[in-house]
Amino acid sequence: MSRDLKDILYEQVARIGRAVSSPKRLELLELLAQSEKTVEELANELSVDIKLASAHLKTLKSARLVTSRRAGKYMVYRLSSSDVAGLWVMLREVAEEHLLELRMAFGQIVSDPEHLVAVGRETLLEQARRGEIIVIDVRPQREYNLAHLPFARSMPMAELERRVAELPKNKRIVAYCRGPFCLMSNEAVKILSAQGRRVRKLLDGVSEWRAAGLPLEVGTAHE
Amino acid sequence: MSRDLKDILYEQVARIGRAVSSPKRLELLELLAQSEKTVEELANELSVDIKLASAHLKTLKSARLVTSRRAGKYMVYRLSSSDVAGLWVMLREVAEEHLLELRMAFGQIVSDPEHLVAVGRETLLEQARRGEIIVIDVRPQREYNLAHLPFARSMPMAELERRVAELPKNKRIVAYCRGPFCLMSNEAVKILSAQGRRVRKLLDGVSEWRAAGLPLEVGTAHE
DNA sequence: ACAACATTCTAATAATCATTAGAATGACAA
DNA sequence: TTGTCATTCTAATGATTATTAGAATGTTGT
Repeated sequence: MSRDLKDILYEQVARIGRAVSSPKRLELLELLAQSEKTVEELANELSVDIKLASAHLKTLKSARLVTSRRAGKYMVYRLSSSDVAGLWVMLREVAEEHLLELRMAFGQIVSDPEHLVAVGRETLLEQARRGEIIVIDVRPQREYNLAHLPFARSMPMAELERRVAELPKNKRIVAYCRGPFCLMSNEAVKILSAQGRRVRKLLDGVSEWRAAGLPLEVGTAHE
Repeated sequence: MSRDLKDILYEQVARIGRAVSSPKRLELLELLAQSEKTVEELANELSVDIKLASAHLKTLKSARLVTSRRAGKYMVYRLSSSDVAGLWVMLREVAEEHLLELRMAFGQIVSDPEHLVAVGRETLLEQARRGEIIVIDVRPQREYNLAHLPFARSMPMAELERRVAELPKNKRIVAYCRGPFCLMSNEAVKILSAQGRRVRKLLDGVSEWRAAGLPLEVGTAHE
């Protein structure tokens, strides 16, 4: 019953699936969910050749998941809309839910549960509002400016060690970065712990926060 | 910075992406979202060889999106959890949102907007509750029994023409089936319109309804 | 116009995937 | 047990995809 018509419809959706069937492309989507970036920046983050990054970006573009524009010498890529970030979050959640292998690999990579934030998102938000904890965003400043968790202050990894003194000694600290697969906040926990601070890692990034329907802040507040 | 570890994580998520990168496998997921089915049933619905259906199911199984069990001579497959149906809905929505090609093909296939339900989900639900409209589920009885829209009555395609008289002549009718890509309700609209009924197609199926956070009914009520 | 640079296009190879046919497995029924 | 049926496994084919290198494009600054 109208098989060829159906084939067309499912084939189009499969194009989206094909676009997210490569680890490199997924990593690109996660990076672009933080902020728009040039091909060079993306290639560096992925540790791949610019030519390869460009080829993957072309694939993502043909599936309309990203768009590009020229900015002088550079080519800037961005997600074509925020629901693409939502798709990435959903894929990751389904993978975590269904693939035992992922949960095991994840458990080995992410530091032991003792270093993770234990309370729920709403509780964390309330503690941050009341100033009981200090939430720091260790991503590059530019990504922070575009969107960050409420009450979070920017403290990029590159500056962290130099600026530790800015953080009140008696307060508990929560560090977050680009999401569960991003390891910058692990590094931050290591550095701050070594200085005797009480610090934990939050797995969420802004995409996860947004997907959960929670509010975000923009701009350079809380500096 | 720990590139190989990252590669492992993204590779696992990409397995899910690879599983949903084939039109046949997406169609399988949509069918299984309605109810568990045997390999034979699935192959018939897809109009493909059993061997091919089996191979695709194996791929889905290795990504842990479906599980199988033996029931006598038959092998019965089902989604490993309902969030897999949610993933299918999300993929389709992203595809509709981003792929102009899909929207165009879709526009040609789905009957003109005049035959579509124009009101929102909550409004429709309210109209059904008050009995102002009759909602009919034209999927096979078994799929209806497992989950259906509130106040919907089962009226499988195979029996529709024979049972038209059961439907009150003066009420507006809304027909739905497995979702936007399923064409059974189009056929129902054609048949009922020819009999002079005022009937429209609802694009949603139970997966879309569930993804929207709306309630469903189970069992054989409203018969 | 020219040189320097970022990015894309083209072409080529190796790797992976879809599809099909034939053999093998496991359950049922005589 | 034997035959039948549904399904999976194995092997083989052709069709895509990932990746790399080299040439080509477009932009900036001189």
